[in-house]
Amino acid sequence: MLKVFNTLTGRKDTFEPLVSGQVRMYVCGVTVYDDCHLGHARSALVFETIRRYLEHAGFAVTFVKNFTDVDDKIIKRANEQNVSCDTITAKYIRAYYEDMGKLGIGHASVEPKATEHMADIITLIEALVQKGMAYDVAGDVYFQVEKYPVYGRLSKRKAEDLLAGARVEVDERKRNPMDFALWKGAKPGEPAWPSPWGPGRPGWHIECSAMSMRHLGETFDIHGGGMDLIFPHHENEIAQSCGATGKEFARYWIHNGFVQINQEKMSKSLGNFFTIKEIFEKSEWPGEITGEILRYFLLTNHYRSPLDFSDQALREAKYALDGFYDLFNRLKEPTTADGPVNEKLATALERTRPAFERAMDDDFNTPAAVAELQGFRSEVNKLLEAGLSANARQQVRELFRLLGSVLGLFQLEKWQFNVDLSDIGVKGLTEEQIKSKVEERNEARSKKDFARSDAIRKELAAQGILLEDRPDGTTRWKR
RNA sequence: GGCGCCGUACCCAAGUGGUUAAGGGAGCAGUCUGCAAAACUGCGAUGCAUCGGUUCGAAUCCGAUCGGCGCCUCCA
Repeated sequence: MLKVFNTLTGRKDTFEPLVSGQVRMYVCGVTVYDDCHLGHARSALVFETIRRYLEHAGFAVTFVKNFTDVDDKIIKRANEQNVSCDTITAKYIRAYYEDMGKLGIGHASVEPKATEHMADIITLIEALVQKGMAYDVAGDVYFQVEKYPVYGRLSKRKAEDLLAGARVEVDERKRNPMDFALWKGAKPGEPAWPSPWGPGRPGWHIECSAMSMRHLGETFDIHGGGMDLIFPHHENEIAQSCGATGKEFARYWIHNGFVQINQEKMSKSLGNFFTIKEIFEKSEWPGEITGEILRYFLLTNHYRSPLDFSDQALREAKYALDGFYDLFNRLKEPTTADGPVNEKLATALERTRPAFERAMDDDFNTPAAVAELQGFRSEVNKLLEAGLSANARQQVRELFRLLGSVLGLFQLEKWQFNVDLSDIGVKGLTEEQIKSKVEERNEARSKKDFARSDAIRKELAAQGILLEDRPDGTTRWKR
C-alpha cells in the first residue's frame, strides 16, 4: 500500500488514484531564463523517481511538466541582452534538456509551454470573471481572494496573517492586497497576446491551472513542485482552479525540500548556487559517472528533507557506488562454482524486492530503499566468497538492474574502471600513458622485480590512479 | 509579527510508541594478497539538542528551553 505525504492534509495519506490503475500528475517545471542549478535537478529527479516508481508499481502514468516561458524575468533578461524572449526561452529550454539528460532525467509525457496555451488561459480567466471571482482594472485582471472562502488551506495560512506580514507591496488597483494577477496588461515593448481585456500576458499562477486541466482534466491525482511553491503559487492555483470549476483540483500535493549549501538554501538571490553545468565541469569523473554520483547523492536523502551539497558528500556517494560496481564486476567474472549457497541466494532475492518496495511505498523513502540494496550487496558478496553459480550471478545482476532502474542507478556497463577521461579534459596521464605503465609493471611482476613494480604503483598513485590486480592476472585502474 | 520544518555516532542518513537504534562513508584491528585493491570478519551511540511530563514502555506523544533553517516578495 503506497502512502504519500500530502501537503494538503499534512500527513501521509494512502494513495488511491481517481481512476484505478492510472495516475495523472503535474509538476511545476522551470522558468526558462537561466541555467538550472542543483536545486532544479533535485526537484526534477524527485518527481521523475516518483513517476518511475508508480510505473514500477503498475500504474499507467501521465506526467505533465511545464516550461514557464512568459515571465518578468525572461523579459528582463531579453532586454538586458537585447534579444527576443523567444531567443532566451529557446536557449534555456535546450540547456535544461542538456543538463537533465546528463543526470539521466528523461522527458515528461507532456511538456507544455504557457505561450502555447493562451486560449486555455483566457478561457479560464473569462470563467472566473463571469463567476464574479475575478475583476478587471484597466487591462489587468485580478483574482478576488475573498471569493474563495477556503483560501489558505494548502499553506495553512489565514488571510489576516498574510496581511500582517506587510511585505506585500500594496497595489492601489487591487480591491484587497491579497488579490493576485491573472492577466497583466502589456506595457510598451513587452510581449503581448490579445484578450478581452486588451493585449497582455498571463500571470504566473494561471498558466499551471490552465495547462494541468487541459492535459489532465479538472481533477487529477498528483501536483508537485518545490517547497517554496506552496505559497503563493500552489495556493493560488487551487483558488483559481477550484473557483472556476467548483470541483477539487489536485488530490495529492507533493513538495520537495531544498538543496542547501552550509545549511542555507541554495538560491539565486543568495548567490550560493551551483549550476548543473558547473558541477559537471568541475567534476574529476566522466560525465555519465558524475551523473550517477549526483543521482545517488540526491536519492540518499529523503525528498522532503533539506540536504547539504558538498564535495565530501559527492565523494562519499562515489565510494558507495564503487562498492556496487565492484560487485557487478565480480558477478561478471567467469565461474564454474555451483554451490549450495544458491539456496541462500534465493532467500535473499525473494526478500530484497519486497523490502525495497516497502521502503518506496512509505512516501518514496529512497534512502531506506538504497539501504536495502546495500544490504543485498553485502549479502551477495558473502555468498560469492562461498561460490555462486553463473546462473545465480545472472539473477543477482537482473535484480540490481530492475530495482536500480526505479532509481535510475546501476544502468552503466562500465564504471570507473579503465575509462578514458579525455571527455572531461582531465589533466595528468592519458589512457595510453597509464596503459604502458601498467604493462611495464606487469613485466616487472612476472620477473619478481617487486621493487620496480611497487615503484610504478606508487608513481601512479601520486597521480590519483589506483591499480587493482585481478584474479585473472589482468590489472585495472580507477581514480 | 504570523505559519511551518529540523536537531540521531567522526561525517552523511533511516527509524516517529514496544525485541539488541537500519544503511553508507571515514577510522582501527584481523583474514586474503609478493605488496596493494576489492571482498570477508571484528570494534564504534545504555543513547537519539537540553530539561520536565504522559505511559507498563518514548529517539518517537505533550510542554518549555537552546541551536539552526524555510515560507510570508521572484524562487525547485
